[in-house]
Amino acid sequence: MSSLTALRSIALRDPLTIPNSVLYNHSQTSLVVFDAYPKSIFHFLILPRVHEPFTVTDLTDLRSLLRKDIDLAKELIHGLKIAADSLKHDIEEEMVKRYGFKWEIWMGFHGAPSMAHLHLHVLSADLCSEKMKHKKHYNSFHPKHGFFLHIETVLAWLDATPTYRASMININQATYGKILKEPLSCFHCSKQLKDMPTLKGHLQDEWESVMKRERTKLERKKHITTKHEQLVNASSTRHEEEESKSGQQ
Amino acid sequence: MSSLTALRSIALRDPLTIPNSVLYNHSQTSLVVFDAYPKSIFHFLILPRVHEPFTVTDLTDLRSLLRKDIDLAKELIHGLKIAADSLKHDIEEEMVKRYGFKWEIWMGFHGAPSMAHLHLHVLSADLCSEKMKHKKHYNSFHPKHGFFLHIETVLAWLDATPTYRASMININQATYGKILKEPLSCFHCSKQLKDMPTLKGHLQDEWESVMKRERTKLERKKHITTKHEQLVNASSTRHEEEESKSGQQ
DNA sequence: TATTCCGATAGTGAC
DNA sequence: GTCACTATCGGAATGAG
Repeated sequence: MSSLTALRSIALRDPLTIPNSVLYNHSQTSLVVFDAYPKSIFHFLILPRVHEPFTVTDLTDLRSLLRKDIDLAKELIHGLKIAADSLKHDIEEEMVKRYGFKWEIWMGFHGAPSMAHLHLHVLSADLCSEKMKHKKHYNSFHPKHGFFLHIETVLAWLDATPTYRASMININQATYGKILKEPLSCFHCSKQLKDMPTLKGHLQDEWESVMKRERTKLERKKHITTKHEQLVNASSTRHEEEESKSGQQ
Repeated sequence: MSSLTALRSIALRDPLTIPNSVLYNHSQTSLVVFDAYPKSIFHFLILPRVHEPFTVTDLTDLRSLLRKDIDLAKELIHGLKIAADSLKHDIEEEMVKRYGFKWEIWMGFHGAPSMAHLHLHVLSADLCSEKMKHKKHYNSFHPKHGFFLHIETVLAWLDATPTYRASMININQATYGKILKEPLSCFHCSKQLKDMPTLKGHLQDEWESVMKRERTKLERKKHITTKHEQLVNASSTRHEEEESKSGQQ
């Protein structure tokens, strides 16, 4: 059972009393906080605020939420997704500011969270961070292992038949536990890595090659733009020449 | 298989070229060396020197020695025991010098040594040492677990029937491996200890209570001796008095 | 699957 | 079962009010 209460206590606080180092922004229905131990360059959590008809225990995790009422659950998760989409926009703006390009952003829940209070992870698809220390950290965010439940997947469950939904929501701890112990494989290229230091080195290499690729794209674009500008300029110069010629006529 | 060769190379060297920090003493047939990682206050190794009819590989371990010839093996091990008994005498002298009393000394072979070249461990029965770090270290010297083969036990095997001898000598690696993973239990009082730091603390306590007990014994002895001396003195004084009296007569 | 601390466990490499 | 180094694995405590 989830029992650690740091997120729950954040969710219960008056947002105005939460320091900016913790809270990114908030609405009537949700809080966006900086993950205290970011596992990617960008990593936030979106927490539902506690308000009727939900009690704080209804919001412990996906299972407790689904036990409440399916339609209310759908509405709440859709609300989180709206906040996440807005956050995604902000992150992309910051990506361009800092790096000159955007890259993928993942949104999802952990299949077996440790901390009480539903939290939607929103993080950039690089998994490059000092705080990424253990195999279980990495595997919990691997986009294809099944521990990280992409929000679209969860929304699909909510719209599926009750039987299918129940079977997916009730995947047990043991099943999730096994995923966390799977061998380390790169989420970019599926290469197997022998241990965390090796994996982290490899992820850094992959990330640097993404950057190089994007920078090359930018250069090409700039080059094309320049060519285009030259053409435009040349053409307008010709026009000017023609105009001046015609003016001389 | 034993394959590390530090001891083998020592056994093959001219003893006169081995530094005093390594070699304690030697004879025609054996070397006594300080264990480089002593697991007790006193800890030595006795190595057979390589001489006919043995080759260096005959002397790899008990099993290779026994494959050679049973009577030659007995002779060789008896030779090691003679060196060990002499060493024991030296250690006891040093115990008295340093601590004022003697305590038990163990002599034996490891059932599954890692290093090539037969080596008889001779060590004081305290197992108090900084170098005692791991469970396998401790269990390899526990006097009742069966990994530490007391020399008297081995000599008894040599005098037993060939079938019994073979069964004892051929106890396999897996069996010995299990012994090294047994729970930690104090060799003094059989108490189970949860981990190495706890065990080491307990062994230190046991060792300190041994010291206290022995010191108390010494005090009592000294006291008795003093009483005795007083009696002797008193008596001799009386004699002197009597003598002087008689002299005065 | 919150982190952190501690210790046990496992693999390697040494020459 | 040589050591030393690195990394993984495994349990326990943790905070807040």
